[in-house]
Amino acid sequence: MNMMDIGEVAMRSGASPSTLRYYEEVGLIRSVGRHGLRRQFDPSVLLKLSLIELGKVAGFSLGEIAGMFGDDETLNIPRADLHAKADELGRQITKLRVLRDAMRHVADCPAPSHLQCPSFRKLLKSVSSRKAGGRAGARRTDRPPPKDV
Amino acid sequence: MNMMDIGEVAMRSGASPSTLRYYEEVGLIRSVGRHGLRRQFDPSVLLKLSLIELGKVAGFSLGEIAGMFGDDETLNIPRADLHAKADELGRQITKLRVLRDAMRHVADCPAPSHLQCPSFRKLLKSVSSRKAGGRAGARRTDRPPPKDV
DNA sequence: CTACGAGTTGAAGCCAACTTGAGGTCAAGC
DNA sequence: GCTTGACCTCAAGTTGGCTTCAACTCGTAG
Repeated sequence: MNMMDIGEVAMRSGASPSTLRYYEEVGLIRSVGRHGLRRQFDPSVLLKLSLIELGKVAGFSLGEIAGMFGDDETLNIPRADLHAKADELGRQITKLRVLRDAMRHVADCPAPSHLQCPSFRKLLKSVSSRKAGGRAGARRTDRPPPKDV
Repeated sequence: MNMMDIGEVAMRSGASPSTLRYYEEVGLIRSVGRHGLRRQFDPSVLLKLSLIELGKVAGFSLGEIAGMFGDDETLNIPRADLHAKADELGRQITKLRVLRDAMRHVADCPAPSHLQCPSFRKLLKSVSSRKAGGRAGARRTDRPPPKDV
């Protein structure tokens, strides 16, 4: 009694049926048969979907996530990649913290206009110098956002 | 001697001419005339572009940023909105920190497969429960990423 | 005067990750 | 046997923030 049809998988995983079909189309998951037309899934797909969701949250693209599942069914994330991602995340976190603190400061700053606030001006300058300067560190990934978790 | 043509604005701001045209099209910036066909900009546009960049980095959409410039030319970010954004940023930061730490733990975890790592399983569970549970806090914004700064 | 190059326009394309829509199919319940 | 409703397929649409394209127009240097 183990096959689940797509509706049940959708309900239990929180992903919509269209998403599940999409994931199958791009090779992220596999259905193991049909009941009439309906895709049937092995319950293990739920774990896989959790892993996928986790990967998305961590900022991996679906393509990258797909690469983490080996040819066999087992999970296979190179530890070095994990560390790299964690480091990247750490850098991102630092930047966001700076930004957050600056925003708070500006919000509380008594200067009549934000433009008069020294902190705000400093922030502005740092932003524009990063762009105009075109330093080596300026990545251009435009990867989708770490979703709200 | 103050009008700058689009090429100069592009160079000084780091935004491409097409971006500048796009920004004008959507009403974010204004050109103040033409020299032949070429748009001419007031130098104040450079400050405005810095502000726009800052807004993007902070995670505001172009539409939201547009709303921050009053009918006059002055900047006008409600302090409450700033606080709200800062808070949101703070929550995001917290989540990312949890994620980062978990990733690091997993990367260093001696369990033969990640799936055996208790920390990993916990992380998985937290992700999937957030989805299936459909709590009130679960936003669905899919806003573009806070860019790399 | 003529070539050049930096601009112009409007429309179309791009990216990821899905969602939507039209028209069709099937198993189960009455 | 017939309805129902959940599924199917395939193609196209959505979102945001641009970029690219083709065909064109100017001001300026030579």
